[in-house]
Parts: sequence; C-alpha cells; structure tokens
Amino acid sequence: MSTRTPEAEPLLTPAEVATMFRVDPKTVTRWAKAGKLTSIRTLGGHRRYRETEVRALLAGIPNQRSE
Amino acid sequence: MSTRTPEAEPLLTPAEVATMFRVDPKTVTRWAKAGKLTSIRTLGGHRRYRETEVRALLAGIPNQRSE
DNA sequence: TACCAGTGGGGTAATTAGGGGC
DNA sequence: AGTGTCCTAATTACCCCACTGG
Repeated sequence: MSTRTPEAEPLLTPAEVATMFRVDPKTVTRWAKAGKLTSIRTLGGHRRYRETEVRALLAGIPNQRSE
Repeated sequence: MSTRTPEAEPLLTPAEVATMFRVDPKTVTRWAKAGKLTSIRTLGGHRRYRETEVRALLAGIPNQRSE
C-alpha cells in the first residue's frame, strides 16, 4: 500500500491553533462559534480547523471585513 | 474499461480515516464501537470503513441512524 | 516459514466542550 | 466586546502486548 491517499486536507487541533496565535484554546473555540473560523467536528464533537485557513489568517490576511 | 468489476466499494483503513479527521486510529475504532461509523470486518477481525460514509461525515452530514 | 507495519484489546493520562463568572 | 480562568463531563491520546494483512 502506498498510492492510497484519499484527498485529506490538513487539519489542526484547538491546542495547535491556540499555540500559533498565542491565545487560550477557549478563545479559538469562541472564534469558531462566532463564525470567524471554519470548524470541522469529529464524531465526538471536538473541533478541528483547516490549516490553510489558519495560516492565511496568521499571515495577516484580513477576514473579509472592510468596515 | 473493466468488463467485470464485482461491486467494489472503496474502503478505507483505520489509519486513513484517522488522518482525514486528524484523530488517533484508536478513536476511529471507538466510533465504530459506538455505532457512529459503519464498520466492515476482515476475516481476521480488522475494521474497514466506507469511503463515501467517511466523506459525508467530514462534510457535516449527520449519520442517518433510524431516528 | 518469517518479516513488519498496522490493528485490536485494555487501561490511564491529557484535551476539549460547555456553562458560568470575572 | 473580547479574553483568561474555574469547574464537570465527555472525548481523545498514549501506553502496553498479541494478532492480522500483504
């Protein structure tokens, strides 16, 4: 087995996102609730975040907000 | 094209499903035990999962379980 | 037959969700 | 309005060893 890679996009755990932003994991959860961050849920209810989105936000790309 | 393809449904290994959800393979096993995920067993007892179901779950479609 | 990464099974520690209050 | 902290319950991660898949 080797060429079996079912298109999986890289995801991050709440703790990883929190570390990258230097905030509390709870704050990341609030961002997700507020719709500022896309969240994907595990079957147990835990959140996972898109790495590409997080890095784009970290890079200074504003969150489509012009006012 | 192939002339004879015996109802081959794409299946995923626990490790593949775990990668897609960014969880531990053991966690996928717990989902199967809890009935949150359809599991197909090999003759040796190892689990395999339906790729279509996994993708649907990742996309946010709730599990269609009776009620 | 043997090899070996992956898996199943248990147990136990670490994260996370959620609400509440500062 | 936004963040950090405290709390409990639920979920997940990491540890072991034995067996399966190819």
